[in-house]
Amino acid sequence: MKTYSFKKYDNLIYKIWILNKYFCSNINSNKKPYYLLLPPPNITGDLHIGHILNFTILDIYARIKRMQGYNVCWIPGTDHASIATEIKIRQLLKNKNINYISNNKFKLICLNWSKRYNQIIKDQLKRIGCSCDWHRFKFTMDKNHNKSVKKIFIKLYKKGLIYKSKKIVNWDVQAKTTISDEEVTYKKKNNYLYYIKYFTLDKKKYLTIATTRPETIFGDSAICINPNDSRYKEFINKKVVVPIVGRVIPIITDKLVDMNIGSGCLKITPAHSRKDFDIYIKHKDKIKIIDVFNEDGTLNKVCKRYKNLDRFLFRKIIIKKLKKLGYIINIKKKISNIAYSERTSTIIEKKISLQWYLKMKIFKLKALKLIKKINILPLKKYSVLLYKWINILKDWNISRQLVWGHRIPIYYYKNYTIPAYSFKQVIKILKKKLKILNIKKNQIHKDNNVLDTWFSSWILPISALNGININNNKDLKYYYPINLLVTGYDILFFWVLRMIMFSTFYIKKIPFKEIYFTGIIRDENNKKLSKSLGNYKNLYLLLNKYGADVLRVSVLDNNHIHDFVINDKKYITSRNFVNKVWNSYILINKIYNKKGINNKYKISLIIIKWFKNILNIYIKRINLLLKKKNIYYSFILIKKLFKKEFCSKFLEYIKIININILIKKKIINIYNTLLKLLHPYIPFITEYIWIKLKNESNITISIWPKTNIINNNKKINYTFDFILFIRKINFKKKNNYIYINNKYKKQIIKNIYLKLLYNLSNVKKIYFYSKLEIIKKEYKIYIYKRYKLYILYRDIIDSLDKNIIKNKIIFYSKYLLNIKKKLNNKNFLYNAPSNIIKIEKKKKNDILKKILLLKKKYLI
RNA sequence: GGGUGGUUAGCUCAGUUGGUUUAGAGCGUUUGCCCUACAAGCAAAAAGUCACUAGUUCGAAUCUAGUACCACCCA
Repeated sequence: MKTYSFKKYDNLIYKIWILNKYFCSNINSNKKPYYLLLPPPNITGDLHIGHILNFTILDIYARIKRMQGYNVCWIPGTDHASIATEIKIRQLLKNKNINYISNNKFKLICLNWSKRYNQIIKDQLKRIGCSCDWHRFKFTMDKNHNKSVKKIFIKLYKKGLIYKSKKIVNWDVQAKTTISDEEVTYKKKNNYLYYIKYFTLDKKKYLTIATTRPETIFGDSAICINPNDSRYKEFINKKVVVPIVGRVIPIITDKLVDMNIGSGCLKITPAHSRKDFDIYIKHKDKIKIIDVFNEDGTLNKVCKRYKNLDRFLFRKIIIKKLKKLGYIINIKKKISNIAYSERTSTIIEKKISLQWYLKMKIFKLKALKLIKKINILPLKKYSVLLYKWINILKDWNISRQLVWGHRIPIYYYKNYTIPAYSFKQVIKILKKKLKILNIKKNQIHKDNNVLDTWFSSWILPISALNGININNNKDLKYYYPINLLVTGYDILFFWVLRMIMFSTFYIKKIPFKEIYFTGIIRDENNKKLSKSLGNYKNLYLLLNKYGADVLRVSVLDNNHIHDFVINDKKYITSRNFVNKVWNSYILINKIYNKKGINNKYKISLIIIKWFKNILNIYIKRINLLLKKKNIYYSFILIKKLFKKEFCSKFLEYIKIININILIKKKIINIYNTLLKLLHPYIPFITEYIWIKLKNESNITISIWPKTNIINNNKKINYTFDFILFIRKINFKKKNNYIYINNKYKKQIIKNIYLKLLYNLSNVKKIYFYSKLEIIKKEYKIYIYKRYKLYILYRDIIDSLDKNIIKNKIIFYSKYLLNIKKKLNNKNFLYNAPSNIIKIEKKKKNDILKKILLLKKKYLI
């Protein structure tokens, strides 16, 4: 068969691994632990190619470390993704015309959804070959995890670190919940700045207010000017009337107002702007807070006859009306940044709202103390970013007005606020601690909010080992912390930073020793692959078309330090590579089944020695790169080793030689070493070949190759050099002759394996001549070392165009000029190291020769 | 508005403390090969003022500054 049929075998191979429990990890004090955590994908949908990158890198390390004898424990899991999932499911219901649904029913739908997608994601992870310990699978809405979340909340609440407060929040009018600052994206849009007159009580004078948000006019509760603004001094402490609304509001002063923006007069709507709210805090006695919007972004009853109108529709109406009544002085175009919800893509409303907050100060301090211990890779900028983020952290709004998620474990009874795990516990607390006896059950209310998703995922490194429910348990002691975390930089703030804060706060340990940030895979329009955009191909489709190994190669074959684009071309070249691996097996198999011959195996031994030497050099370099977490280059190197060295040279050489059983074994050994090197990157095909070759057990638990230095054979190198030289001669046909002076015969026979030369180049035979007269005009001369090779003109293609030659001459002449400049510079000769000067001199000579040759050619 | 990264062959990108790289790879193009592992292959060729300008240096694709364009992140 010409291709590896992944459809047939991938599944089977994974089953073998699972049946043998290779990926299961238990405490074993004889082995060093290697703890990995799969960044839990959201259950909002299938995985896509963007996930594959991180998971493949993790899998590579899991497999290598396993092969190096570590006790690898890779815990997989999924995230319930509170808001993302809720929005997704509500949208689906809406599409089915279901507009109202009870919370309990909705929860049930989410639960079923999560079951379904947990299954799909698990299956997909297995299909791409992730060597996770499936017994330890964690879903962030599992009972155990929920218990851990509650425990942490209650603990922090009792410590006084969690509080409830009214602040300005980002309000998503579609999802009807707050969202964090990090879930807000800004887009530059054309906008208008409206200049509106606000008259004084006597209607004689007016102030001009510039605003981009006239629809909040019902919420106006003051006008604010900068105290240093001389234009409006006479207005200070006076009052104006809000047009149309008719409300009388004070004019106040505050330095927060920028004199250069608009007219310098700011209308204050403290319920709908963070800046206005900050001003309100300072002038509480003079200003009221007036909220004008409903939860869905329509106007509320404050706006009287306009209530339930959409906010942007009302903007049009109010502008029309203000124009009609002559209140509008000017309308200017302005490009402004509009805040959008990353989740629903609707325009964010700033809104005052009562929410739960977590005090971050202590977390910051603890994190900053220990963060230095974490090795942050591969770019320096990420550690700079981490520090920066930590420092600007504000108190964390942890409550969300959603149904799907971890409910806040707070209960209310009359004036009491009670943190508790359950209803039963509340009653217990009321009875025992507070001595309240006649409790009516319907008087106890549970807090309506759920927790921000990240409040559940920031404890994951510890709770995945069940280290929160059981304090300081054995697993935690043995495995913790995570050895290597691999994740995209896009969740640096959301997840990575918070895990560090939690772990350093809770158990005074860093959560991971090393973190490796990858770039993000983008589509051809430079957009991040995301479930909401739907700009990616279905993973099952790709898996069925190409197989797991090919997909893994496709994502690995990019410098993933930065963002990169993946397209169909990549899949095809990757497929070609995997196919090459497969075909190497077929050839090896053929060689193995060939009848062995006893004589003449000296040359094969030399080739094997030569290749082993190359192999060792590569292994050394690969191991170094892997240690440095330089995954991309390690893969490039392995690819090069396999394709250029092993297939193009070693196999080409070995297949034309007669070999005996001893050599066969050596070849298989070499091949096995190569398979081992390839295995972490392309696990399925290598395992299949390993089994096919009747190796013991499985490659997954074989031992990672070690290096040992072998002395090289000079003759073989000489031969290969010579072959490479010959190959560069552009012969017309296959069988050609080369003529060399007889006086070099002995040397050539001594230094070069002619049989190899004949087989690997287009040369059929070298003739040694003794008389010079056979050399005439019809021969072209090539010079290799000190030998002159004569080849008949009629046998070669001299394709060089005169123009090309001319260009080359120009190019090299320029180059020569530069070198001459250098060599004529006394300072250079004085300062530069002697070896550099030697090289420059050699360069000069080489280029001179080249130019001469080219000039000769040009004249012909 | 602030920050970060990028600009190298037709395309996608490497280029690791400035000189051992006479600027590389893959894809594409052109040429020659179906020699039974692989045409999803093999061998070779052509193709680049390293965005621009100045500076540092004996020496710059590499370091510094500025400019232009592109991208991303943040307010």
